[in-house]
Amino acid sequence: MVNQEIAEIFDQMSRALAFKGKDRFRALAYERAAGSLRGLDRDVIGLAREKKLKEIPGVGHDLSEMIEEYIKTGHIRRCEREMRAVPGALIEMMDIPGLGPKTLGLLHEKFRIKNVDDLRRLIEKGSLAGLRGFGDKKIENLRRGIELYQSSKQRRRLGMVLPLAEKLVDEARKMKLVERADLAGSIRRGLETVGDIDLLISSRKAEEALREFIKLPAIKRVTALGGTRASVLIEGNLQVDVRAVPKESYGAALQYFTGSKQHSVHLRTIAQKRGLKINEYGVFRGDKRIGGENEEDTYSALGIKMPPPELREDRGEIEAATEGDLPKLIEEGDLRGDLHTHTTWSDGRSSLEEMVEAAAKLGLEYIAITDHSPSARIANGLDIDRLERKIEEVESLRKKRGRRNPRVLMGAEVDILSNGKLDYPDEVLARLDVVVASLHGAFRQNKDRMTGRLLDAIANPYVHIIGHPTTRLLGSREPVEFDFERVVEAAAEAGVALEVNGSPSRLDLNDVMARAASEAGAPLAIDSDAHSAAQLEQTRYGVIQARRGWVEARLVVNTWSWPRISRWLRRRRKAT
DNA sequence: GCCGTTTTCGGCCCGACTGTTTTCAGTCG
Repeated sequence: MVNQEIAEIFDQMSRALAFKGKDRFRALAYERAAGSLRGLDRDVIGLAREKKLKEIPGVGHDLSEMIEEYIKTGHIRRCEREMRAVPGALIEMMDIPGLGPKTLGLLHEKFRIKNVDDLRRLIEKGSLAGLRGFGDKKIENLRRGIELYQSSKQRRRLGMVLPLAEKLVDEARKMKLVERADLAGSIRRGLETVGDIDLLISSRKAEEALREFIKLPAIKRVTALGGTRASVLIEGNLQVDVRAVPKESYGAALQYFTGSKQHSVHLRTIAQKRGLKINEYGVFRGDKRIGGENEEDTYSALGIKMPPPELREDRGEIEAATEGDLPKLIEEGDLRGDLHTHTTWSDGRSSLEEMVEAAAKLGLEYIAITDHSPSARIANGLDIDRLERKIEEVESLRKKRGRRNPRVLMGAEVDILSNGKLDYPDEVLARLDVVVASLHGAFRQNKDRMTGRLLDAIANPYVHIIGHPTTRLLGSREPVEFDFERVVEAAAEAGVALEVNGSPSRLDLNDVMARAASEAGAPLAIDSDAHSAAQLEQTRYGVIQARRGWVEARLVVNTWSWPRISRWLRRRRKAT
C-alpha cells in the first residue's frame, strides 16, 4: 500500500535528520507524519485526489506536496537528496540498543564506519578505548547491543509473546511486595508484533520489589536496575522492562507506559492547554495532584473518557473520547461461533470430533468445519468423493451429539482459482452450510486480476466469507495487491463477510483494514483458522486486532445468535 | 516541518537510568 511506502520514507527521513543532528523538531515532524500514515484507514491516493492530504495530522504544506510527488512519480526528490548523504546501513544501526544518533554520528565522523561489521571490528580491535566518552562499560554495552540486535532484530508475534507476558504478570502478582501488576506498552495495545514486554507494578517498596522480581526463574539476564525500573531478558532474548511506582501513581503510570507515544504526546498537549501537567506520576494542577491513582481518573482529570488500550494510537480516539463518542468495541465474550476451522480431513491435526469437543468446552454455539478444497494439494484438500464422505461423518456426529452445543456446520475453505472461479462447482457449494473463499496461490497476478478474483468470489451466491483477504504472513509474505476499497464496497453490497483471521501469523485483515471495512459497513467474521483443537483460542488475537480497528460486535457475523446467523447463511440461496 | 480561542512566529513532552562525568550528555520509552 502506498501509505506504508510513504510512511517508510518519512521514517527513514526522520532518522537521517536525527543522525545529522541539526533540527530534531524537523525529524519529529517526519516521524509524526509517518505514524499518521500508518494508521490511516484511507488510501492517500484518494485523499490526494480530493485535495484532503492536509487533513492528515502532521501533514502540512511541504509533506502533502511530497506525498503528491510520490503518487505521481514513485519518488520524493527532496527526501532522496537528504538521505543520500547518510549511508542506509547507518540509519538501520540506530536500532542497536544503546546506539543513538549522537554516538553513531561521532563514530561515523571519526572512523568512517558504514555498517554493523565496521563497528564490530572497531570494538574488537580496541580502537574505541580511550576515546572521550567511551569507558569500558559503554564499549561492552555496545558489543552486547550488537549481539542483541542481530539475534532479535525481528519483532515477535503477539501470539507468541502474550502468553509469556501473562505468565510474568501472574508471577509478579504473587509477590508479597507487589500490590498491583499489569502489562503496558504495545503488548497491552495489542499490536500484531511486539519488540519487548512492558510490565508495571505498584509497591510501597519499589526498589526491593524490583530486586525480588529479577530473581524470578524466567529471567535470564539483567541489563539495567534502578530504584523504579529494571530491564531484563527472558527466553529468546526477549526484553522485559519493569517499572515500579507507588499506588497513588499507578493509573498515571499505566497510561503513560501503555502509550502509544503519539497518544501520550497528544494527551500532554491537551493537559498543557488546560493548564495541567501530566506525567507518569499523575495529573497535576500546579503542585496539586488531581488524578492518577487509576487510569480512568487520569483521563477524567483531563476531561475525557478513557479509550480502551487498543485504540490508543492517536488515530482519532482522543477526539472521540473528548466528545464522549468512543465506539463500544467487540469483546472476546461476544463471539458465539467459529466459522473457519480445519481437521485431519485436510491439514488439521485434530479430528472432527476433537475439534467439536474443544469448541464445546469453549462454550461455542456453532462451529463450521471448513477443510481445504482439492487444489490445495499440500494441504490434503478434499476432492468431491472425500467431501461426500466427510458430509456423512458430520451428519453422524450431529446425530450422536443430539442437541448439545455447538451446532456443527458443514463447510469448506474453497480456493479462489487464478481465473476467479471457485474450486468446487456451484452444485457442490450448495450442499455446504458455510463457504469460506480464500486465495491460496497465484499471488503475483497484477492488481486488476487480483481484484477481479476477489470480486468474482464475492459475487458467487454460495460464498459467505472471504478468508484471510490479503494472504499476508507476518514476517514472511507480503499482502497481495488488490483494490481494497472496491472489494470492501462489493462485500458490503453483497453482505459477504471479510475475515479477520485470528492466526497469529496472519491477523488478516489487519487493524487498519478492519476499520475501513467496518466503516464501509462490510460484515466481518473473526475466525480462528484453527488447525488443531488448541488453536480454536486464536480467535482471541482476531478480536484484539478487530478492537484495534474500532470494530463493534454488531458487524461481526459470528457474534450473532444462531437464528440470525442461520438466516444470513441462507439468505442468498433462497433466490437460486 | 507543523501548528495556532493565549501565538502566523516561536514554540514543539517528560522523566529515569547509565556511564562517564565533577555537573551532564545520550538513550530510551
